[in-house]
Amino acid sequence: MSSSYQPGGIKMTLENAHLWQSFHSVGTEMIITKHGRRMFPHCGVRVSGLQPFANYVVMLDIIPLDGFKYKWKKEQWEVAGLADPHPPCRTYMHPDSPAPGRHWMKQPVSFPKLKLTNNTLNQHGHIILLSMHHYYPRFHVVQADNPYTLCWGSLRSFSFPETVFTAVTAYQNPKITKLKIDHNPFAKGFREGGTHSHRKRRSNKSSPAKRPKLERDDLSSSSQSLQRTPYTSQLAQAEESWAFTQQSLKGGHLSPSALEPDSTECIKVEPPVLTEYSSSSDEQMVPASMPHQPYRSIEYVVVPYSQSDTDGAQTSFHPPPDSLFAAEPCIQQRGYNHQYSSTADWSQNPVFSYSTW
DNA sequence: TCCGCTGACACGTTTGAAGCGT
DNA sequence: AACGCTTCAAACGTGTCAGCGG
Repeated sequence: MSSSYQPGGIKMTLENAHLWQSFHSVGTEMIITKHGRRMFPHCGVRVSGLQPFANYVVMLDIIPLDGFKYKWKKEQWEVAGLADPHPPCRTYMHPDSPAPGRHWMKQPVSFPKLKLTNNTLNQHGHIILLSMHHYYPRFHVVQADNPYTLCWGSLRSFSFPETVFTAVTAYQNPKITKLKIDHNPFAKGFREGGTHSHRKRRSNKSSPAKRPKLERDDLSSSSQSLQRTPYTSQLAQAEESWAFTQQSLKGGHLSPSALEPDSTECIKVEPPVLTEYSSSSDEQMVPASMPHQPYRSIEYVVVPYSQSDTDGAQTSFHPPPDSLFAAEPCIQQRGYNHQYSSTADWSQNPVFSYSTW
């Protein structure tokens, strides 16, 4: 109902959250290749709170989690130094965009064809990532009749802690390989006999043995027995970043105490740019080509949410450099909600620095 | 020597055109 | 002629592996 519509009422929930959590409990890895590799699990969300007859554009970008690169050593990820300079960040627009709100709300919005690459010269619109770096996807919804007349003031951004992943050119953690083989239909050929040497390389073709599809729900049971290999991070911030995501898993959401800076046994959390900006601007801007800003650790303020927020999620925000904004934490179910108000806000975030529409 | 990256490979899934029947 | 179903091959997507290079 447009009469009851409120810009801040837009909500997103993560699709395939069980699957994401299963991978996250082990330490999600995503393969990146020169020609582009799809994500698995792929990104998908359910959207609500849109105006049914207003047009929206839904987009996704992938943001560095922290300022470090990592290496896989002794069954765990360790910090290997400062992050390499990030290539131009690209924003991937959902192919249905623009579409009316009722279209986005009637079914999950997924990005199965999104591909990741490490080829900075890629011309196919794939999202460019660096191997051995941590990332997380960010979803955006903005009211617009077409991609060039976006109503920036209405833009909302969401991210989900369990979608944090490590970009790799080859799998490091065999647990991830097993999970993917078990649940990705395209990897069925590797299911039998483990992940290694169950078939002869360059052997003659044998008759295909078809197997029944695995149900997605099968993963829930297997995930319970999987424990994520802990970090032995040498740098506190890297631990914090991971602790942030881990904490979200324990109860399915972030707890206020976990984010309380002064609490004993507190995990000092540095959420990955999980911010909300208030919006008072309705000016329209055209996406500008700007160089990607390497991830910076920006001071932020943890805002205790009100008692009325019953879903237990935590929203924190950090101010833009000019501190010219005031924000009310807006809790999204199991997600984080961002809203931008100005070009300056945009410049602090890689969204639209290079778009792939 | 170590470790990350690349391309070839084998195999399963998906897609769409072609053929056929109603 | 239109529609629906089946078949089949090509395209696509996957993880593994060996080799390369920094």
